Amino acid sequence: MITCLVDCNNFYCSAERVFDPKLENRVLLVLSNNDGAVVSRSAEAKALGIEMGTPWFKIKGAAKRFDWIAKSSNYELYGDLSHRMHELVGRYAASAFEYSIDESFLEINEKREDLTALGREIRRVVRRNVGLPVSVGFGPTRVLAKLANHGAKKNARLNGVCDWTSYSTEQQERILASYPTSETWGIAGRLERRLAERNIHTMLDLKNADPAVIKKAFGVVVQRIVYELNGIPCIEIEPVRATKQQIIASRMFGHPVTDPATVEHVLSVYAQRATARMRREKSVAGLVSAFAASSPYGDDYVSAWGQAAFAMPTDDPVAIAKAAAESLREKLRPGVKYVRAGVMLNDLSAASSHSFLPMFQPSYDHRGVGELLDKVHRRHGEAVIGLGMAGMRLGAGFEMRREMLSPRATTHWAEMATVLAR
DNA sequence: TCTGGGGTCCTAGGACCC
DNA sequence: TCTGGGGTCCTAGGACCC
Repeated sequence: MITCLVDCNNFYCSAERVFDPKLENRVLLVLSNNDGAVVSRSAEAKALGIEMGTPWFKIKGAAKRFDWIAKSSNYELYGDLSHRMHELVGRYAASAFEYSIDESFLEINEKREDLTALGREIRRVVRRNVGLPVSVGFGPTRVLAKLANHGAKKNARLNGVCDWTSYSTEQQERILASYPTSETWGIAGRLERRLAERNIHTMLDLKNADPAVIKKAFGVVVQRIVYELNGIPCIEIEPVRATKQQIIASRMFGHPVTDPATVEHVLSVYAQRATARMRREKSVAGLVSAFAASSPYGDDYVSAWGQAAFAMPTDDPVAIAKAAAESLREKLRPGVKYVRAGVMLNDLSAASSHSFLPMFQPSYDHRGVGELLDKVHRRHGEAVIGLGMAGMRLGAGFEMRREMLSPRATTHWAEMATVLAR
């Protein structure tokens, strides 16, 4: 089998352009929640050297001066376009694996003659039907397909498609020797530094390293990467997991919070959000954890962490919200400037796998509260009802700042794109 | 004033069992 | 002198990905 990686170029930026052609050929940035930092850059923005993760406040002035365009992240739009893209490319393979919001791994039959032609076809079809530009890489393993995809993006002559297997051994080695280890999928800064101590600097060095020595020094994860670089597949294509193993709801606040009661209220809201997501997956949690922390950029970094286990796994928002808030109650210190908090649901399992004897069923009188909340939220939105005095609403300073939000053109009738004929 | 959020997998070490 | 050994489960922390 040959592995094929289809990856959308600058996904969030490209998604913004689908319904707004004015954004073509412009320096375009998409910002994280609260318009905090840059999370996607158009090719024009990359060419200017604007880095991923740059805080928006640092470049806001320049953006205005030079007429760059920034957009708040519109996850509803991205999610819907992503779904369409995955569905479409999945038709080209016997098995497809959605690796992330903008990447699909496809397993292609080796006998297929012209992989490059297939890649071009996928590109053309996604562009025409969904409006997104994708790059396509083919290789005998996932790591090499990833590298081929990278090449397809960087090298304009390839027209967005690169087939690793079409190169001679000499060509392959020359390419591998030109990349640092950190360009390898699965190797980042820390491992790069540790590899360098052993005189392993390029992807070719890594390919030629002794797998047994690598396993001893870096563990099985890096050993697998060595094998993959040598064309031996050992990172499995897993079936899409039906349900998540962990659900996290967490946010930076717009401004520091020094009052523990406010942090507790925020935790209650995050717990309700996490629970709602878990209920959609029909899972139950055995463990809830909560954390709150001050800014990691300040000198006096403080964090608090607590958790609570349930006697029986639950999806009851009342029990979960209560447990999340209580697990931190003693640990929050007045006066600390908290800028971030979160709730994690762990130890998840399918709700249907637990059938409780009546005596073990929750005895509280809020059985059915979860269903009721789900129903109301579906019909009238999240903000209208929730637990506790302020329900699901957070105070003015907590509402997400999204000042440059585009329309949700594919999921809301009222925000559909309009075309004017002249 | 302002710096993302949501995930996965692996490993080491301790507790415990027989 | 010499003091079992192998297995499982759990958890915290590390590293990485997009």
